[in-house]
Amino acid sequence: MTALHADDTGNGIEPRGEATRQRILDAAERLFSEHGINGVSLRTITAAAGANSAAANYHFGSKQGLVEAVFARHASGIATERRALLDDCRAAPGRPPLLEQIVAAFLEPSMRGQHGGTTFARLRARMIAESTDDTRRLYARYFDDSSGRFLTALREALPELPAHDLHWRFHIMLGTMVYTLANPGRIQILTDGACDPSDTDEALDYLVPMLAQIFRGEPVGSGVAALEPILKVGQILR
Amino acid sequence: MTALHADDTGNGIEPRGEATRQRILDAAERLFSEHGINGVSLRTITAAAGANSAAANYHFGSKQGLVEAVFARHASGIATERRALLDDCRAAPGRPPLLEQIVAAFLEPSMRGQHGGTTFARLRARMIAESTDDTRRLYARYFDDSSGRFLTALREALPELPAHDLHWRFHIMLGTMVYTLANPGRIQILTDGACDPSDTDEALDYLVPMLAQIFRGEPVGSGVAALEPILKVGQILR
DNA sequence: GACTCAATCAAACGCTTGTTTGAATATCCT
DNA sequence: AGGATATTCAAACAAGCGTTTGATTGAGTC
Repeated sequence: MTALHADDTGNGIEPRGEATRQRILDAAERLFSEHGINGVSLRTITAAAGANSAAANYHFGSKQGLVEAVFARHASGIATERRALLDDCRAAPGRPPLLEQIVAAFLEPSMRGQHGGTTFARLRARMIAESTDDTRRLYARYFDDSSGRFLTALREALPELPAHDLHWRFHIMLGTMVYTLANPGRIQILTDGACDPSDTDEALDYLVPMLAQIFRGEPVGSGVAALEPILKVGQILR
Repeated sequence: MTALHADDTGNGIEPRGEATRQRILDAAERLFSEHGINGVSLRTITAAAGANSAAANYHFGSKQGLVEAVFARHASGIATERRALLDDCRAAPGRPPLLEQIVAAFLEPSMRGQHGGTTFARLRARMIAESTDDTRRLYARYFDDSSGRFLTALREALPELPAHDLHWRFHIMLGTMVYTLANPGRIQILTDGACDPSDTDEALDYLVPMLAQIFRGEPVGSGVAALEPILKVGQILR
C-alpha cells in the first residue's frame, strides 16, 4: 500500500495492476472530455472503470496526477508524430516543402483516429479553454516545442511573409483546430449540415487547403492600406 | 425570505437588494471567467462580493440561475448591438455592403470594451469549451439568431461562394474569435510578442481585414483540384 | 509451505459543496 | 408610531469531494 506505479519496463511481462491502470485512464479520458476536469469526481471515474474508489489515488497519487497521466498518454505521441511528419516534408523531393503538407503535418496527428481520437481532442480543447496554470504548463511542456518547429518551417516556406502576419495566421490555424475539436454539433444546426466540423476527416479535407490558402494570402497590412481610401478599418464602427 | 428578485421596473427607484445583486454578478463574472464555472463555489463568490453565503441563492435561486444571469447580462447586449451594426451595413450608401464591415459588425460587440469586455469574453470562450447541455442551450438561445442573420448577410455579399465554403469560413471566424478571447498569453510567448491576441484592439485591427480576405478567397474545392496533379490532399500523409 | 510485496478493498477521514431555515435587521407605507 | 415587506444573517443540512488508512488478497520466490 505504498509506492506509485513504475512504467512498464519494456520486457514482455507487465506489472499486475496495469490492466486496472489502463481502465482508469480510459474512463478518465472519456469522462474528462465529456464533463471537464472539475466536472468529474474520482469516484465516478473509478466506478466507470470497475475499480475501487482508492485505485486512482493508488496508481496516480492524486487527481492532478491522473489528469497529467491522461494527458501525457497521447500528447507525447502527437508531438512525436508531428515532428516526424514535419521532417518528411523537408526531405520531400520537390522543395521547398508544399504548404499543404506542412499544415497537414500539423493537423493530422491531432485529428486522425490515433492518439485518442476525438475524445482526447475534445479534452485538449477543454484544457486550453479551462486553462488553469497547471493545465497551461502541462500543455506547453508537450506542445510548445513542436509549435516552434512548425513556425520556423512555415517561415522558411513563406520567406516573404512578415513575421507579424505569420504569427497571426498560425494563431488562426490553432484557433480553428481547437474550435473544430471542441465543438461536436453546434455549427451543423446553424448551417443545415452543409458543413460538419465534427467529422474530422471532412474537416481535414477542407481545412488543410483552406489554411494553406490563408497562409499564402497577401500580407494584411497592405490590404488595409489599399482599403484606406474607402474606409479606415478599426474606425468603421466607432 | 421568499421570492426571487423582480427586474428593475424602469422607474428611477431600484429595489433595495439591487446593489448586492450587482456585486454578486460582478464577482461571479470575474471568478467564473478566471476559474471556470465548476471551479468556483458560491461561497467564494459571495465572499468576494462582500455578501452573505445565502445571498446568491436568495437572489438567483440556484447556482445555475446565477450562471444564466451572469450570461444574460451581457449576451443580449452583444446580440442586440450585432443586429444594429449589421443593419447599418446594409443601409450604407455603397452597396453591396463591404465584407470588412460585416465581419467587424460581428466581432466588435464581443471584443470591444462594453458588454463585459475581456472578462465576459473569456467566460464565453470557457462556456463554449465546457459546453454542457445547459450552457450550450444558453449560448444558442442568445446567439444563434444573430449568427443566422450574419450567415445570410455574408451569403448576399458573396453570392458566388458555395454554401459549403461559406459555412466553413464562418466556422473559421468563430473559432478564431473564441480562441482569441480565450487565450490571454500563450501565443505571445511562442512568437516573442510579434502578435498579441490578448490586446483585443490589435486583434480586431488584424482579424477584420484577414477574415474578410479569407471569406473573399476562391472556393477551396477548385484549389484542391488545381493541386491534384502534384499531390492529392487527404492522401498526403497516409 | 512460508515469506514478500504489489494490488485491491471497505471504511473512514476532514472538508467543501449547494441549498434551506428561521430569526434578526433594514426600509418603506400609512 | 406600528405593521408589512424585502433583505441580510448565522447556522445548519445532507451529500459529495479528494485522500488516507489498515486489513485482505493473490501471484511470484525461496
